[in-house]
This record gives sequence, structure tokens and C-alpha cells, in this order.
Amino acid sequence: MDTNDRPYSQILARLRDAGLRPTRQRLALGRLLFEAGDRHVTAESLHEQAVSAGASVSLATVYNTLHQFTKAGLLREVVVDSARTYFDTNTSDHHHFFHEEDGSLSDISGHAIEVTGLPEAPAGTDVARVDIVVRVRSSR
Amino acid sequence: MDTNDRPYSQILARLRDAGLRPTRQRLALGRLLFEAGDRHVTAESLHEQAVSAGASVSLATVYNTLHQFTKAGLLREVVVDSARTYFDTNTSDHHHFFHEEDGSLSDISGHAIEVTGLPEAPAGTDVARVDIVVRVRSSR
DNA sequence: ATTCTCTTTAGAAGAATTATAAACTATTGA
DNA sequence: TCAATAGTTTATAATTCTTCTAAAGAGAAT
Repeated sequence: MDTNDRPYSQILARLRDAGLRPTRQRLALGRLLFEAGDRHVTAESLHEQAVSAGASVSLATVYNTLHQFTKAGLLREVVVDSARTYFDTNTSDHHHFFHEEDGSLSDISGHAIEVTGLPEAPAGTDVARVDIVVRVRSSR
Repeated sequence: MDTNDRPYSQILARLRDAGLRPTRQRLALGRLLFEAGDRHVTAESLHEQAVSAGASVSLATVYNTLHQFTKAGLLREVVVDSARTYFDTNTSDHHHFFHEEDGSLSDISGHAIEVTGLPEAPAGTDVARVDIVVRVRSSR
């Protein structure tokens, strides 16, 4: 068994579980997304990376795939910048540092975080999620 | 003195302090923004309101003005939705409920809120702001 | 292999926002 | 009061990100 087979099979399993056909494009994007630890990507950045890695995938497919993966729970959307949409391969409970200058994100583990003093959700509504974004800038 | 003079003069003072000429357009937008308590607007929504209030202001001017007011500290930008940019007339320390279904915002006073367990800002960076967004959906 | 259904894709379309350059207006100083 | 000037407004074009469309392509099942 080739050492590269295992990652492929993991991605395959993820796609299968999500009910998504394991197409060439989804496998390629899945590998880029899930074989490198926690990542934050935009459609454009992932598309660039895919192309420069030799995978020919259209930008439309990248958008489609990111949304399908998100719906399947494989990715999470992160809203920190009104100019572009970020997707996070870390779907566990956590928050973010956002570097306003370069637009980069880094995770803040959700375990240690506690928020006190939050009022109840408005009448007739349920909380879907609590997002904390710590906006930082270089000190000098 | 007309009862409507006071608000005008308040807006005038705000503009003067910000070093912005009190033009017809800025006064009209300033009144809409600051004479009705805490508000959350988008460029489009404020433009619509201005037009239907009889103030002829172009959309470009609404964008310009929102950004100038923000730079002057009269408004705050709120990032909750990658599709559009919201501006908040409440510039004090506070957070938001975001109704994902209708795109509306409501304030959460910052006084009672406390976040524990946040790690230090990454080396070489300073915290510019901590934003908490509680995303809610109607219960049924 | 054939068929069926799901996917991909190029390109058009849409939506929000920003840029441009000409017309306009508040302010200043004579 | 009246230019001159410097800052504003605006229509419109341009940009950018994202979604849509419809036709071609590719897995899956028979």
C-alpha cells in the first residue's frame, strides 16, 4: 500500500459519509483542505492553490465544493471581513484572532473561553452560535 | 427658536468637531442616523430612507458619508454578514445579536459581558477590539 | 456499453462597493 | 459682496466577490 493511499481513503470516507460523489475535483480540494491541519481559506485562495498544485478545478467548482462541504459539516464559515468569505477546516467549538492588516486568521481554542453576562436570546429566538473575533494589529 | 433647531445644532456640532463641512447631505444623513437612538444601517437602507424622507442624496454620497462618519468615530462598522456592511450609531463598548433570517441586529450592552480564557494577542500584535456576535434564529 | 443522474465548467449575471471626473457649494479673504 | 479655492456631490463606469445557467462531462447502476 502506497503511503499516499491513507489520506485519499480518509477523504473518500468523508465524501461518502456526506453523500457526495468522490469526483476528481472534490478529492483534490478535500486533500488540500484536510491533509494539512487546521486551515482558513477563501474560494480564491483555495482555487489558486489547487491550480498551482496542478489540479485543474474551476473557480465555480471551488465555490460549489466549499458550500457543499460546509453544509455537510466538514467546514465552517467564518465571518470576519465583509470583503470575502473564509472557510475553516476546524469545525469544533472555537474562536478567532483576525489580523486586520493581512487578513489572516488564527484559531482560539473554545475550551478555555467563557462568556458571562450575555442576556437571553430575544423572545422567539434560539442561539445558533456565539462567535468571538479578536481583531489585532501589528504593534508597530 | 424652533423646536427642530436643537437637533440640527447637535449634528452641526458633531460635524464641526469631526472637521466635516456641514453640507445639506451630511446634515440630512446625520439627522436620520443620530436623532433616532441606536440604529443599525446599511448603505442601501440609509439611502432608501433618505430618499423616501425627501432628501435627495446619491448612493455614492451615502457610502462616502458612512465611511467619513466611521473614521470620525461617529459610527462603528459591524461585520456579521459577508454580503453587506452594517454601520452602528452606538459607538460604545457593546456586542450584537444577529438574526440570521432577516439580517437584523440588536445591541448587547458591553457592561455586563466578561470573556475569560482568551489567550494573549499573538506576538507582535495588539488587540484592536473584541467582537462577540450571538447568531440567533427564530425558534420555530 | 447504455442510461441516468449528478458534477463540472465557461461565461454571463448579480450585488455590493469603490473609483473617476465633472459639476457644485461652502468657506475664505479681499 | 464677490470671486477664488478647496472640499463635496454625483452619475456612471469599473471592480470585486459570488451566484447562476445551460451545456458538456463523468460516476454509478443495470
